[in-house]
Amino acid sequence: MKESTESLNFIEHIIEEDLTNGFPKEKLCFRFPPEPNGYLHIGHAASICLNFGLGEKYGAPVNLRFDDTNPAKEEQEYVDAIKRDIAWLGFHWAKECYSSDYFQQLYDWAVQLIHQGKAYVDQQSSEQIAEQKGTPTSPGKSSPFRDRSVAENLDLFERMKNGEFEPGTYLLRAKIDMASPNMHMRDPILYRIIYEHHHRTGDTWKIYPMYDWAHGESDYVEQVSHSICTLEFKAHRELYDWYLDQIIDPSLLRPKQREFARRNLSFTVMSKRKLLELVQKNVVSGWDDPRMPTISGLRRRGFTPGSIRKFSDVVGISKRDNVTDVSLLEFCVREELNKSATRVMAVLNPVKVILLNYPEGRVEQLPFENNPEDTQAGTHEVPFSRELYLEREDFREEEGKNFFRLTIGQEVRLKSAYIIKGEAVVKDEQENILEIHCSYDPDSKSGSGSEASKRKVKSTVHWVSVVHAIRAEIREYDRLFLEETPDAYEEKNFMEFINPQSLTVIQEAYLEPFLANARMNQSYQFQRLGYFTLDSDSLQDHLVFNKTVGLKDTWAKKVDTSLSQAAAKPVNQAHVAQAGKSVLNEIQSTGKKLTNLSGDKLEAALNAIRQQAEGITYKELEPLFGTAAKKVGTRLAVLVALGALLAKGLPKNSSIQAYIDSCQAEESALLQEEARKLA
RNA sequence: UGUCCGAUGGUGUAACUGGCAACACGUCUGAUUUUGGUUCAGAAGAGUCUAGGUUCGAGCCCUAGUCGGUCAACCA
Repeated sequence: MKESTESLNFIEHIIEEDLTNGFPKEKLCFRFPPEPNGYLHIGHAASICLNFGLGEKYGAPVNLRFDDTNPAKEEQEYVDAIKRDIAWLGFHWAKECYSSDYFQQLYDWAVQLIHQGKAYVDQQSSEQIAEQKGTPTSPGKSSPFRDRSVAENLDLFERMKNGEFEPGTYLLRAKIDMASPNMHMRDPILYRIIYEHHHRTGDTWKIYPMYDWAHGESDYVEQVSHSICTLEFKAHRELYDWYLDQIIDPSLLRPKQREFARRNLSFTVMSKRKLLELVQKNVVSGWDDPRMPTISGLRRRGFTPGSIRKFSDVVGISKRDNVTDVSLLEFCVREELNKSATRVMAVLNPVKVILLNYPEGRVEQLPFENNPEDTQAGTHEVPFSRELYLEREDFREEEGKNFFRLTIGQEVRLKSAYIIKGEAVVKDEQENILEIHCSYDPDSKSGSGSEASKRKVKSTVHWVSVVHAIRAEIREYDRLFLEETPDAYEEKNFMEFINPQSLTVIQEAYLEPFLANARMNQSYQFQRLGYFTLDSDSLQDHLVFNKTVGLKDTWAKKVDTSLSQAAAKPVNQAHVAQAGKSVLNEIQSTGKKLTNLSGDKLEAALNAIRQQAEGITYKELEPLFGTAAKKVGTRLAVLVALGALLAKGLPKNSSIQAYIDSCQAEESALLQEEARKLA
């Protein structure tokens, strides 16, 4: 009953409707049907979470079915990888099925189709067939072999099966409608001859069913109630239903195909073909490279099953094109790891600090909280001594207004240890800092309860004792592409957008000794840096850690924006790329966002509008003078465009003056200002 | 020129039979904090692609447009 108040996605609405129309709940059945020709990626995760999620919600079985109808592309290796990935995500399939399990049944049904005069053997070349097929706007023509006798078809088909013909010479086609507006209905191919070893059926078959013929019928054999696939199969639905009509027993369940939009992630690509290209051209080290959007890549990078499921959940599904921001995925993994990751200290970019007043040779074992989010997590010991490594960025010689960290004269707390103060810097001839000399306050020990220990300092930094530090290789990852949608450009190949700096390797980072016992598949929060996990490349004496994701870093953001103002990207770039959109629409849509911008981005947007105004006439612009007063952004855009036209010599008429006046009377300061310039 | 699908804050999704446009991320404040993390409190940001129509009332229904995507593999 609670369900009725939850918001449902459109697939759930369809199911609920079927249920209220009398479909028995116990007959609900779903399936996830990958082709074993590559590794699963985050896009597949959407489908997996959808189907298995539906199974969990309705208590219905979900089959894992390998769509293995093309032996030229499929391999056992992929079958194994797919099973491992789904299991890792935490889902359990009811039955493990293969389309190839139904090859005999499919063949028998095909023979039945021939008997009914609904299928025929064609023997033209693929070029001839393609030509006869017509185009979406013009009807196709019939094959000269379309009206063979049943007997002849039967004989030919049998001989195709027996391997009497070479690949490419004969085909079995369904006889439907060469003039159908739906290209898929123009006598689609049922069977082709392939001489390849199949990973399960070996060499027993010489003919293989096409996707459309195998898929719906497989759903039917398994009695799948709702066959959910991506939108590009929408046009196949008519054929899916036609094939079902030919063989269905009305006393059995009739599967129903429904489609949802494929998920895209920003700054990556999602097609198997493109991911394969990245692997083959050695842009990445393999399918499980931590930069890949594959499940295995994400796993190796340190993402958890829970974070991926949460992501799928929170993104949801619909039927419109989408590009989900990776920051949402990152949020999901941070949220989980914050609760579960053990806190440790590691210094990635070290600078040596010497505590002048700390006794030489002395070592203290200090307790370090494993996880402040979990009071049960306990502590582990961290060795402290006279010489320490600190992060180079945590020190500046001179104080800055917003720089809270160590400087000469400014105190910081060493996490779980003492408060120290910068005293002097030792440099080489090139002015490089070799070491920092500090003094420590012996009374300020963490947890000692002393007055000094309670003293407030601006910042707390992480550290590692030099003599106790263990060394490790650290791999940090950035987005694989520099462009949000690398494959959205017709005139450019996605490979052009590859980020040459997507991998940063730190050969020698310094870790607290506790990490010598780090375990695989365990996440650690390197204090103040981010979440890290052991990579499979690790050896006994050479640890390798992958950075899963950084901590949210408002400090870095501050530094970044003040530093790289000039790099501000024109905000409307994506829209400019949308060819065909009129310039006026362009200005309007840029304008819509204006009120949401500030600083450089606003300036960039305004400039973009001024530039776009070159492409319009006053006649086009004038109707927009009537824009509602509340649409501040649009009014501003119109005003700016108008300004550009006036600058070019457009004479001011009364309606222009009226518009400027009305803008000056607006509440928006920005609008007033622009209007004043033109008044 | 066809076909089918789609269009809701910057992003991704909600909004039941037509009834106050909601949630999450992101952004910005402030508080807390031995992580510039977390947590907490708050804010800004959307006339729901456009123009008409029906209606007491439209994101939702109707009409016409605009824009985006799908469809012409012996792939799936």
